[in-house]
Amino acid sequence: MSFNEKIRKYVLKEYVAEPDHNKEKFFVNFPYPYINGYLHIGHLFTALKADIIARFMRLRGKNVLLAQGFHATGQPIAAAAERIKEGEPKQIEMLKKMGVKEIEKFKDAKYWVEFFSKAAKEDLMAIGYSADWRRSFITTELNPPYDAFVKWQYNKLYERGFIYKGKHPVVYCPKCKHALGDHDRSEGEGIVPEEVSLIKFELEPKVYLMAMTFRPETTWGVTNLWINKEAVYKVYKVGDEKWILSKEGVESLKNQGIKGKEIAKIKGEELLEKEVKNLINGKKVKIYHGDFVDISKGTGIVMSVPAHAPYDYAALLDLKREGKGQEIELISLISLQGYGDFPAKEIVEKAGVKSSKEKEVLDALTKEIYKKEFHEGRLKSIFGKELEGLKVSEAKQKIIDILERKGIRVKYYILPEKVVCRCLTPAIVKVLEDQWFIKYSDKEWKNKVKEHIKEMKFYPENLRSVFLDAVDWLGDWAFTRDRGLGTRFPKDPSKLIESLSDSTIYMAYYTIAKYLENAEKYNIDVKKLNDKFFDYIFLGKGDIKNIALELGISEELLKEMKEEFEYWYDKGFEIRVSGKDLIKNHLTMMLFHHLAIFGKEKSPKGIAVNGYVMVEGEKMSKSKGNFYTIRDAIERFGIEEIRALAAYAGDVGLDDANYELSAAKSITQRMEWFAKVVNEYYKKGEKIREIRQEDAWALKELSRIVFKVGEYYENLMTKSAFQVAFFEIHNLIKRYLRRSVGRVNQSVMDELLKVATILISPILPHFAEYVWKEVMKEKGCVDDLEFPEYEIEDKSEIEEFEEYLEDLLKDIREIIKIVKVRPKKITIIIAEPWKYKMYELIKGAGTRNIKDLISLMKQQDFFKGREKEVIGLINKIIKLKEYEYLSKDSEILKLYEAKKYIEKEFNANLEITENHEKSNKALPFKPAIVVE
RNA sequence: GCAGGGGUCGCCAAGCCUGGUCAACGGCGCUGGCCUUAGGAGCCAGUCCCUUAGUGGGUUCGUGGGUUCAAAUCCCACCCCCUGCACCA
Repeated sequence: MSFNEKIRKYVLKEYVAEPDHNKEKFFVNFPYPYINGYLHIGHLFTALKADIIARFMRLRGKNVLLAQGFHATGQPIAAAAERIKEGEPKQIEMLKKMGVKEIEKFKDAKYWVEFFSKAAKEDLMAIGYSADWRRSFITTELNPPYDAFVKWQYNKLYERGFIYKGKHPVVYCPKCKHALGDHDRSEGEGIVPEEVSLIKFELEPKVYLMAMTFRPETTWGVTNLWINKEAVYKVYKVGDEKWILSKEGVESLKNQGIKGKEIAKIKGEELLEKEVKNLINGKKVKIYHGDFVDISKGTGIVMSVPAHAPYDYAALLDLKREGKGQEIELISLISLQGYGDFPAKEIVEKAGVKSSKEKEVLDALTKEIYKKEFHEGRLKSIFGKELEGLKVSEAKQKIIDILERKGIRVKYYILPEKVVCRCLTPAIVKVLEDQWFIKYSDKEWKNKVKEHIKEMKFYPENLRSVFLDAVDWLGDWAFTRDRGLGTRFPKDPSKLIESLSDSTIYMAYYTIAKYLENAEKYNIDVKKLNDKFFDYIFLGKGDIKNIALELGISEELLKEMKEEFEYWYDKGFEIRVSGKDLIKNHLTMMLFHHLAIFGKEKSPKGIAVNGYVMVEGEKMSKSKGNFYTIRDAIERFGIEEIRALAAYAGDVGLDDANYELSAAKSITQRMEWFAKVVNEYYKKGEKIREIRQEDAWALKELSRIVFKVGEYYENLMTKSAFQVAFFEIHNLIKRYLRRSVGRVNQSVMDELLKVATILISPILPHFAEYVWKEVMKEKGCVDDLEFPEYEIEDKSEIEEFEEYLEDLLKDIREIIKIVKVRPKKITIIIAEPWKYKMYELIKGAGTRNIKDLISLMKQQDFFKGREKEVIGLINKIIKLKEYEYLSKDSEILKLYEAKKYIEKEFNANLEITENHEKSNKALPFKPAIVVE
């Protein structure tokens, strides 16, 4: 049986969490993973942060609640099931690769959820995730009590005025008739609708040409309009106004919810050289043809601002060449350092562009000028006092407001790049009319969240400011969807609550999931669960008698549930551990919702965040071959190895973590080594009464390690904890073994081994359990022990001497290297007393100034007769290590005690002397060394 | 573009907040020695450059400046990389 199989047998106990008022509670959780496949080692990395602190806190005597649900809300599972139904080969292949049989069953989304939630639970159990599994659950309508819980939450938010209905632009497939997420697209990933402006130019009263622009500020500098004379324009009647724009433009307006009627067509030609009025300043400008006007984009009507737009200036050159547009004069709007009044003119001339047909150059110039003017340009006086001097970037919103107030501007969305649906239909922008929002923009709400953040604990601390930023940044959230799995929004049951929005306060659900997820056992009819129930449990509202009667749940049970919630959720949960990708959405939303529903008293106490997970320095991906599910990883590396690698992959924090799979082997070897040492030495050392230098030192080192490891665990710094609780402590044990030269002090060694076992148990619980029971033959579980506590003593002679000894050994090795012989005899020559006197004097002198030190030495008895030597030594002694407690006497005494050790290290005889021909080389606490 | 994070001795990676004890923890890899029939494992030592019967010197922590007696660590500028930007869980 391999070592791994041996320790794997040590199945750990079941971790049930029950309220216990004699113990302090500790509630830690990890976001429920989305279960459209097996969990992978990225999930594991974060999950183990939770498991490790849970285990640590148990050792610290806390009553720990760790529970785990699974997430099925949203589209991926529903869409995947749909694709299986359609027989899509890719999707079927994916399932096959996962080793799944009975593909047929996966036509049903429900089966996906059942199958993978079960698998996820198995995997977490296998890896030793110490959750109370009675509290596990899945989301969506598939789980009625959870469904009722989410509905309750949204009713509360609605009642409290945090929900409203509004419009929302989305990328949309006109054929499939739904919004396109990234996964629904065959082209144009990451593209979102961009808001631009349509500016009205008056042809006749109530008849307008609708020019599209990215730069509304240039409205002030329009010299003419460009249209395409070949194109056919439409007249779209909106209210009592008639808007002239391209056919495509009209289509877009319809999709964007601007209702009207197409009443006529106009050929581009017919508009040529007509005059329109610029409504911002009353100026009349003419309409001209521009070759570059692309009818398929925008409205087919473009404002001409030749002073600031390279295209417009180039087109103006074309126009003038034809003898037209002589009346046009450039209007300067923006001052830009390094340019004159007309940046576009300058840059076009400099580039040698002669015509608007030179598309590529003009595109580049446009981009350049736009960028510069937007960020550095300042508005000139033409904009009036209110705006003058502002940067364009600062003024943009104000300008939009002014234009809207005057009724000149219409909000319009475009796609900055082409987006194509999976069905190969080009996407459009659609403004959804009946979209529900959560009002995260609410100032008062934001402030409450920010106040709370100031009092929370963050792991690591620098997250606090990140969260404060996130709260400021978060805007209103469209939380309803038409497709997928989830809970229906009670106020509009045709809509589903999307996945981030149904995950905000479910940690509270864990506290009573024990009952609701085992309803038969408690005789609860989950279909009857309603808002009154949750109001009572979570908010203490309502009349318990009536509720008991209505739901058919006994008053006692209701009280018990409520108490359980109150116990675990007292002052909120202690820690939620998550990946950093959830900071700006899920975690921040979680805080908002807690403050809104439960209030400050029951809002989260702590948040821990970790970075992205890499494997062997690369992003984990199936195509790179470094993708491991938890079950693969267990098979391949072993349970404890993969736990160790996960813990060692990184500390909590924003830095990315990295699995170093190549280290797995050495972890196995270390575990085997440790088991071997325990077997050899545990309770088998020599019973030595006195505490020798090496014993005292080892114990001091041990207490230092215990302290550090405790700190690390407490702060979820699993990497650092593992390094110390595994590698460092092993090195200590190794050194102690050598240092004590065959005379191991049993009480010391037993302590070292026992503590090492306990310290590593949160990370390697199976291994610790194996060592404890099987190798040490101890009773009980490691879990039930206490995390050791030591008094931290100040530094003393003990450590100083060990440092000294290590330096000495290093120096001896150095000499041996130089001499290139195998030494038979090593002589250590201690410096003469007067040198020690010098050392003490210099140490206490409070100065390092050579002149001062020389005059100090001149006053000493020993100075006479060795003047040169003393002065020469000052420089050397200054550079020596400063020992605070070590004295010459104890140096010699302890050296004699360590004689055997040194002799063994070098396999040579050792002599310690104060009289030797080479004693001139000896320095205080840095003896001369002679090897022969 | 905006926001956040980061660039450390072959690789991974500590340290930077709270300047000195930092040539810079630790792991991996590599080299040599011990052990072993051999390999593996284990153990020990080494792993920026130079020098040495002596325990020393030099040059390093993206680049360039600055502050300081003293900087990987503080300040400024620049270069490069990664991530998020909302309907995606």
